[in-house]
Amino acid sequence: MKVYNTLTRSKEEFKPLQPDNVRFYTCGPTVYNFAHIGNFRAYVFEDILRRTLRHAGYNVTQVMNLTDVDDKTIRMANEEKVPLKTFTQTYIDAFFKDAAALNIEPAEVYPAATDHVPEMITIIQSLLDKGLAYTADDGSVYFKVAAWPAYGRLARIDRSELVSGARVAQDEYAKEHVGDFALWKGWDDADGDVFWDAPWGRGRPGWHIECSAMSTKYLGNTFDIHTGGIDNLFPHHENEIAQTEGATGEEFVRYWMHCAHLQVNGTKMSKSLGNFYTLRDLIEQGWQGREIRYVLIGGQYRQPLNFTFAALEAARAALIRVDSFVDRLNELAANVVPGLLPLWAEEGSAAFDAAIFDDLNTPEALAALYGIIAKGNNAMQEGKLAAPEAAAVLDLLRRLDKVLGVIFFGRQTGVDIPAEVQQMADDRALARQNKNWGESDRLRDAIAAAGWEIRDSKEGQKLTPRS
RNA sequence: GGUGCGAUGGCCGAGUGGCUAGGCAGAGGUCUGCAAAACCUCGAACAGCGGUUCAAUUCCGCUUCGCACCUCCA
Repeated sequence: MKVYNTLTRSKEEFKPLQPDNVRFYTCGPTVYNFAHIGNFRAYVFEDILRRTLRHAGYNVTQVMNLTDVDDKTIRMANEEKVPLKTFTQTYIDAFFKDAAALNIEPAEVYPAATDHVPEMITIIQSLLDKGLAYTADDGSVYFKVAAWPAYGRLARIDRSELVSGARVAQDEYAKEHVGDFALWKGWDDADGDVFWDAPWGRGRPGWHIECSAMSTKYLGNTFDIHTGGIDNLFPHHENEIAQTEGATGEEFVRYWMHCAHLQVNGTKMSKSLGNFYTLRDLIEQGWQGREIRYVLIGGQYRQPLNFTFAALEAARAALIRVDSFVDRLNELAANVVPGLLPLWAEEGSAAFDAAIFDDLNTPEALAALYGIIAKGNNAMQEGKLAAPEAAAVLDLLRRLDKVLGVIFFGRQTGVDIPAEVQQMADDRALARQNKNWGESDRLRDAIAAAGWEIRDSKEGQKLTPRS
């Protein structure tokens, strides 16, 4: 398996530190709002990574943090006059619901920042002890970038150029250098009752420190992979490395992986442009989670992805075709014991693995899936697919979908058809026997109105729910 | 201003120094009472301008456009 490592800016063979268990940390949501589809691109990418590692035979230990204390959460909780925990819980719940809708597998641990302040204090104290951090007049603690020569290695940023950073508010901070960043923020009035007591004073953690504390706590001082959106590359991940390696004296992360941003109609998603979508917006519009997931995996994770409604339509049509193939296989395979895979399916499986193990090339992997579908349909058309082979292909699809997570397998004919729909279908069969085509077409429309699709085939009528 | 990424057929999106994915949409055909599905066939692209090369969509340079980061946005 190869992955692109931001640290080296190249694709590398992936080798975990422990041969049978991959430990990785994925930057999770800041819970001050409903996550939008751009956020979910990152989480779906991380899910594909997780599933691919398992596909490769590894056990995984994934940690995803929940950032439940920061400037925004505090400000908005205060505005709504509710305790911080109450405020963030709404969005934590929403996040898990949305993630489930996208068929994102749960991580092993979801640590919340507010539950790990003592661990953060330990790291900060260690940095203070080593002279890598200092306290400021306002009670804040800053990391001293000048004392850490390796700073900038990940983002390839020259410290000396930070001075001219566009967004630096020169006099806003009580720090020695603009490049220095907050490990701890001294308490002020706006924080209200959100504070913790540390040896150097009352306050709250800086943004980056939580990831250092929680990743090392659950994964060890050195672990395999750390992921996030490309925007986290700097300063977040750069700072994480500095403060973590500064405190532990050990290598922090071996592979850094970053996913590119999602665009909407070719431009940045923003509320003012009216192209800002949360997952629930799309679901309310009638789109399925898996259709959205399909669009998100339709591009390689390191490339910018253009999200459009035309792409959602295409996803829907494509998935219906995949489902139809599964239905056909199900009918043919019935309850037969799986036999050997046909050669074309073996080849498709190999092509799939080659693609997904090449830095998670999901578009190529999907192409391999469509290769299998085309060949399989062709074989069935020709009557050349035996039942045990069909069952074997079905098993293969299940394996591939363990990675992709977009195929419906449960949609079999004859399952859970409402009585009135079945009645209409029976009436239609009768009408067809009598060649009463007008009645037949009328009933087909009525069945469609009830949410089902009826198709005529050699074996008779087939009912499928309209997805 | 600095740094980095990108521009592929109607749309979405892989990939490659010569053989050049895939999906959706479209066209024709088979099947069907009609339809749907499926199958067969088809057309269509590598932003622009230079350069390197026997050969460039692929490598290099420039231009244009888009995106990202440059202290808290995945």
